[in-house]
Amino acid sequence: MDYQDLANLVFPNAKDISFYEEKYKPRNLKEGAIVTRFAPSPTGFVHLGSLYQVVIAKKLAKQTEGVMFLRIEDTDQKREVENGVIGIINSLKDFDLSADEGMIDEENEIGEYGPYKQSLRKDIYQAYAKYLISQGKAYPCFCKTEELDEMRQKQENAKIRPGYYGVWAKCRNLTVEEAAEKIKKGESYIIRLKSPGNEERKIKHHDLIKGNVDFPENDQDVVLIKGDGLPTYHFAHAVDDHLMRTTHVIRGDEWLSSIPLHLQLFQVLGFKTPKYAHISPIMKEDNGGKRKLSKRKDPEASVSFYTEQGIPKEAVVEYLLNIANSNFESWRKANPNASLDDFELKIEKMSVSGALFDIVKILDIAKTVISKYSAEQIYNEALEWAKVYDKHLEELLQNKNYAMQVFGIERGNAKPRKDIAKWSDVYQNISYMYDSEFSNQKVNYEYQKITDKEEITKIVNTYMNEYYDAKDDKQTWFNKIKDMAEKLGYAREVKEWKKSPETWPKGHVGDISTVLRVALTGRSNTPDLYEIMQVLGKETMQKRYETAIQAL
RNA sequence: GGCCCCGUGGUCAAGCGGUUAAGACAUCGCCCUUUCACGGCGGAGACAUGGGUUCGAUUCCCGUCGGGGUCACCA
Repeated sequence: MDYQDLANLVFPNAKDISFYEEKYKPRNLKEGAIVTRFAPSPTGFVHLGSLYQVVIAKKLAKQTEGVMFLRIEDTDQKREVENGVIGIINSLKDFDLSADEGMIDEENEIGEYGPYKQSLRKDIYQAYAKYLISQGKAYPCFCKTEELDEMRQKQENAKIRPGYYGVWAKCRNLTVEEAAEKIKKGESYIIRLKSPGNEERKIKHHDLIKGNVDFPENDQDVVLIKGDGLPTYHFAHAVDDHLMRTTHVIRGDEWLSSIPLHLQLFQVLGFKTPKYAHISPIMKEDNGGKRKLSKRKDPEASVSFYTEQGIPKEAVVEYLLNIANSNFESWRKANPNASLDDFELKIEKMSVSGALFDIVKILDIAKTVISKYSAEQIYNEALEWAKVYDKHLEELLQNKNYAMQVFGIERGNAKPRKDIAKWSDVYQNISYMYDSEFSNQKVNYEYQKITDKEEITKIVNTYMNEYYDAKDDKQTWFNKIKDMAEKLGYAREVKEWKKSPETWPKGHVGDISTVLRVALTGRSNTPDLYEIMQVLGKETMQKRYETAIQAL
């Protein structure tokens, strides 16, 4: 009996690997095209760090005319979550980062290199495992979990390196006959790699991000196929990324330390190794220290946070690009309106250390992004957001014409406002422009410098009766306010007043404007008063001024 | 604990043996301005630490300290 017999005994039905090598031909892409992937477990949850990887992966693929595919790594049934795949797909879609091939919903997929769901690739992994057994490079292991635990305990007590290797790898030295007999007896087993490595030797690895890194060789006889017949991550990675013709593996740097194993697996299987780029995680400040953004503790760790808050997807992507390549910012400054596709991402320029997540920065980017939107874009996006997260706002926005006027205030000019960072800010931002809201809000009129009730009444009435004219353009509108200021005994110009405040003890135009602004909107800080008056219209103005006076 | 990675202002970061050590966000002040926002100008603020190597180290080497990752039939 030889290795081949053993292999046949273990996987009697597995195909020869030549079948798969033939079936999944090298991709016909242009020279230098990058084939990469996003390979999450189907938990439905997409971490900001994963999105970061996707941004990089997708960008690299796109700019080299390559492919970015989505592979679902569901080899651990314990982690399975219902509708986990669709959750991931939708999250990618939310950020315009959908994969070029792979799963497109729970059941279906596109692309020639599938199945893209690992649980459906069982026979493929087994074929390669069988191949390794037949070569004497892998073997069945009959050790029980308890034995393994006991062994680890012993190793720990003796302060020696834990693991299944060297003399500790009991089943490694079983003869083919012994193994065959155990199998025939019905003993349960798993498949392990017969590692050719030696701890004393070093291997060199060049990582696209981390640079040159030396490791001791792997000498652990790691598990390839688990008791349930499914592969471990490591084995699946080697088989899948070979067969799917991945050129670049872009993943979190928690994988860096498995590089010796992965390289060994590729070597043992006779595969060409892909290039690796290990991305540093996005961290968070946690009393003085740094830690990875945590799914449990930090709401901002989940990408759904951004969609829920209504932070525009471009802002999130820009922020991520910003962390990835620091020259992004200067590129953006030079090309304020260019498409993100025009930015060339350089993987070598990525930072080796993990960045601390900065919500303030992302919000700043969001403000800038939104400030470039037209009123219509704002309307559309805010409405879309409101439809799912804020029914009340959705109702308010039903009158598109009016909403467009509101959003149009101080927009579209050279210095657009930057006061909306996320769609969840919108209500707060515009509610006073709606009578239905304004009349229900408890308004606290703060007139600032002018406090005398009669004076306030006088200013408001004089303005409405003698000066206001809806047909005025902005310049005449403001001139009239100045005229009125003068007539009422205030300084016409703030500058003049500043030069000699004693000449105008009552104050200046600004103080009058404040009265008109506060009485009208209930707020002391608003965008341009003229535009607000234009949008509100005379009738509403009259009504609001009356209530303001009554409230004195 | 073993192995591996990292360490420039509060944060993200340029820098590649000789620099007044960029820039962005945040912060402070001034200007612009009818308020706010925007914008403009300016300020404060950094090479973790100790040894080498060198004419010269933020930059190269070693140690220390600090942070992170990894050591599963999880990915």
